[in-house]
Amino acid sequence: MPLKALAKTAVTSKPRFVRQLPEQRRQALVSATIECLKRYGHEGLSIRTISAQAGVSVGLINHHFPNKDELIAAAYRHFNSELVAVFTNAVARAPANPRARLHAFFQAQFSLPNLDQDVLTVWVVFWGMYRHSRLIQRVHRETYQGYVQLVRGMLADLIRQERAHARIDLRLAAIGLNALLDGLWLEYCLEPGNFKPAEAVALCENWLDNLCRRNDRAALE
Amino acid sequence: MPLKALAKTAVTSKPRFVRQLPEQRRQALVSATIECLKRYGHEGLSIRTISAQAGVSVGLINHHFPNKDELIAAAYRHFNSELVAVFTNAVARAPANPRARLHAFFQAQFSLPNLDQDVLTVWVVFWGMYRHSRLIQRVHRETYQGYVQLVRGMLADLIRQERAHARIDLRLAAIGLNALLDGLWLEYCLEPGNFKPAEAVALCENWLDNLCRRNDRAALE
DNA sequence: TCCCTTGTTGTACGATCGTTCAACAACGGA
DNA sequence: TCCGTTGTTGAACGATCGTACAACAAGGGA
Repeated sequence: MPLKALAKTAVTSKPRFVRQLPEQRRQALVSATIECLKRYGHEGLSIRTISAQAGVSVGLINHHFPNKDELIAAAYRHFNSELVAVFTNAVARAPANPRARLHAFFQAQFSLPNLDQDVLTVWVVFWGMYRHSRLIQRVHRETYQGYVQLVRGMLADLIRQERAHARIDLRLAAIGLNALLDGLWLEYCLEPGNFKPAEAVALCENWLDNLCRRNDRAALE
Repeated sequence: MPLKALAKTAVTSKPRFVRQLPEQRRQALVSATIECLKRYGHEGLSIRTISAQAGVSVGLINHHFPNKDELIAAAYRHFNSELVAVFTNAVARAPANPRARLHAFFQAQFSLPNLDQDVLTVWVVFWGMYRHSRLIQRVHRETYQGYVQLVRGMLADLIRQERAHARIDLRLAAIGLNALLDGLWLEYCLEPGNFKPAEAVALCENWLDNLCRRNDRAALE
C-alpha cells in the first residue's frame, strides 16, 4: 500500500467537511439564521454569527445566497410560512363548526411555538426592516395573505352560521379580532407574568360572543 | 489696531462653534437621536449619524454621555414621557365623566403624534433592545407605570359609575383594552390604508359598551 | 485686557462588519 | 483509479462602528 493511500485513509476517517446538496445547505443556513435571531436579536444577524451557528465557514453563505439580505428574506419567508402552517393545522384538526375552529385557532395563538419571547424577538427584527427593505416588504405581502384569509374565512363562517350577517361588517370585525390577538400576544411576550394564556383565549372568546350578540344593533357601521 | 485683534474680529464674526450649557446640549443630542431613529430606524443609531443630525462633532457625545447606551436610554426615557404626557393632557382637557375621558384617550391614541409610522419605527428599535439591555429594561419600568395607571384608573372610574363593578375583573379588562389599543395602533402603523382612525376609536368604544353590558353575566372569570 | 475653565473639535485606534476570491478537497462518474 | 465538478474554506480588503484623547477656542471673571 503506497504512502499516499495510507495518509488518505488516515485523513478520510475524519473529512474536513461534508458536502451537501445546495437545497439542504440553504435550508440549514436559513434555520441557523432564525436560531441566531431568537438568541441574539438584531445583534445575531452577522455573517460570522450565523455561519458559526451553522457550523460552516464565513464564505459559504455567499456561495448559496447572493448577499446577506437575500438570506434574511429567505429566513423571513420560512419563519412566516411555518407559523401559518401551525395555525392552519390546528384549525384543520378541530371539529368542523366555526366556533370550534376559532377556538382551536385561539389555542394555537396562545401556546407554543407561537407564544414565545424568542418569537417576538424575531418578529421585532423583521418589523424593523419592513420600512426600509423592499425584499422584506415583498415577502410580507406574499405570506401575510394566507394568514388574513384564514382568520377572515373563519369569521365569515361564524357570522353565516349565527345568522348575524345582516349588520356585521366582516372587514371591521376581522380588523378588531386581529388587533386583539396581536395585542394580547404582544403583551404576553413582553411580560409573561401579567396574565395566563387561558385568560387571553377567554378574552377572545368573549369578543366573539359580543360580536354575535349585537347582530340586531347597528354597532359596527 | 494690532494684527492679532484684526484677525480675531474677522473670525469672531462667525465663531466656529457656540458653547451651550450641558443640559441644553444633552437635550439637543437626545432630540437628534430620536429624529435619527424616526428617519432611519436601527441604522440611524450610529454616533456619526446622530452627531451629524445634531450638527456637532463625533467626539461631543462622549463628553455629555458616558457611552452610546446611556444616550439611547436617555432618548427612550424622553420619548416615553412625552407620549404619556400627550395622553395625560388629552384626558385632562376632557369633561370630567369617565366615558368622555376614555373617548379623549382613544382620540389621542389614534391621531398624531402617536398614530405615526415613524413612532412605530422608534418603538420597534426599543423593543428590540428590551431583552438584552438592562438599561432599557430599567427605563421601561420607570415610565410604563404611568401609562398603566392612567388606563386602569379610567377603567375603574367607568366601572364604578356604571354600577357594573360586581362581576367585572378590572385587571383582565385593562389587559384586554390595552391589547385592543396596541393591536389596532400596530395594525394601522404597519398598513395605514386598511382602516380609518375613526373606525379604530369606534371599535374601542364598542368594546367598552360590551364590557358594561355584561355586568350581570359571569363572562370574564 | 488677559487668563482659566471647559465645551468642542477631529484625528486615530482597534474591533467588527459584508463581501471577494484563490485555493482546497469531497465525491460521483468514467 | 483517476479526473472533473463544485461545495467549501479562510485569509484579505475596504468600510464603518464606538471610543479615547490631545489640541483648540469660546466666553465669562478678575
